[in-house]
Amino acid sequence: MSGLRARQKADRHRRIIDAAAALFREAGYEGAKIETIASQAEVSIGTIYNYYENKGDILGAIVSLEVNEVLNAGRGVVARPPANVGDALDTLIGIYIEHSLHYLSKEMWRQAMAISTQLPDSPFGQAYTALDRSLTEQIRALIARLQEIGLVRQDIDGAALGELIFNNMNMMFIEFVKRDEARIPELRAAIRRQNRILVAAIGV
Amino acid sequence: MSGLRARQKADRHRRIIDAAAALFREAGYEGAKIETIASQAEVSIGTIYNYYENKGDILGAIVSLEVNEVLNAGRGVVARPPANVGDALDTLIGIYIEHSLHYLSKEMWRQAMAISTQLPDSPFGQAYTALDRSLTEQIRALIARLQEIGLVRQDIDGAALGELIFNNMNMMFIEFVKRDEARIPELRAAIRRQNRILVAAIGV
DNA sequence: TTCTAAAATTGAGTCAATTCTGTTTTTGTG
DNA sequence: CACAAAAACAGAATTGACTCAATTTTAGAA
Repeated sequence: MSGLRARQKADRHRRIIDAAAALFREAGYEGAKIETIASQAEVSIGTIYNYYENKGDILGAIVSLEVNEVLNAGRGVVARPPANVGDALDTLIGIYIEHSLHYLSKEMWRQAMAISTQLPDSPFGQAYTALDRSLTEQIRALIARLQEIGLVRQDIDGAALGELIFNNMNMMFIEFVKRDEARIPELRAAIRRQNRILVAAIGV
Repeated sequence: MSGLRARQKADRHRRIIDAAAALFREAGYEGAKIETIASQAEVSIGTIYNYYENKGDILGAIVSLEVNEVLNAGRGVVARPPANVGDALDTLIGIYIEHSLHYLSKEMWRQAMAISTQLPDSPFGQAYTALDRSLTEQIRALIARLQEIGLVRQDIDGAALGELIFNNMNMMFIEFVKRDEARIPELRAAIRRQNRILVAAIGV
């Protein structure tokens, strides 16, 4: 159909997200009042709550956009990984990390992470968990690819290894967004150092 | 010294923590109103905010008690670890996990974790990060001990390895508290499976 | 075109954390 | 034993996320 109603709906969704994204960046998540988002988006407070269950869900929609972009960028690495286990991991993780602050500030990440553990059953909580799983899957896929190529031993438990690498990276990223003064190069170096132990263990 | 004022202060701290701990368990963190905590503790709302910066800090004080107990229990394992790398790690991690739900419900953990990423600079945020660091340190200490005994290769980067193991465990624990139906034995088994990769890599 | 049910919108009202401003209590000094 | 300054307390007022009952808009059948 794509009737008037559907078009208006899509349009309002976009207006709300645009207004919220701008405000979150400007004033921070806490600083952005729903009332202000509503007036910027030219809808009422009630309408916002008709579209999103709560303030966190609005942030969630923005986070999803970002992570999906990152997942997309990662596909290229999985398809054609560098011919060296350490570099392959570093390249994929590098893509995740370098993209991470493109649309989202550290404060927005902190809030998003907090909400996803606070309300794991809310729409956003579930979506966030699913995104984490997708990232884990992608790391697993990279390992499987490296096993195919013959760079990683066949007898390695790829599923467990993928989780281990993702979990470590994710935790490091959490600590990274918690400290405003933390810098990306140091984060990447620390993760490389940790992965070196694994790389030594799994290479042919 | 130890004047009236100091004694009253300590007493009020205790009353507030006791009241809050009981209420958090009973009604959940969200369900516990500051007003109720105040009346249970026989102080006013204002006094609570004189003692704690916000509701999260009250929970934080309770979490600290719990984690310090866990750290204490862990010391025994570090001092006399099982004579096998896999078992040693499993025993230490087992202590952490088995203790974890003693005083705190999953919901309380979720809130505590959320607050610590949301407000990393609040008193509790900093305390929580310090507790994580202490746990990481303890795992590192175990590894160092195993290196001494000769169960772990000397050329292993113990610092990086400790972080890797802690980060993975912590992330698994986060996912565990996010799902009410998740069970401790499965959690431990999953972590063992992940650590197996490492154990194979670092044993002599 | 008209009419009705369903869907969407609205914003004043509710609720609970946090703040703020006086008041009371404690301490130490003359 | 006063008394003044400092510390702690009290609870009313503020604030901002979220709810809900009333109103408006759309879809589509007659």
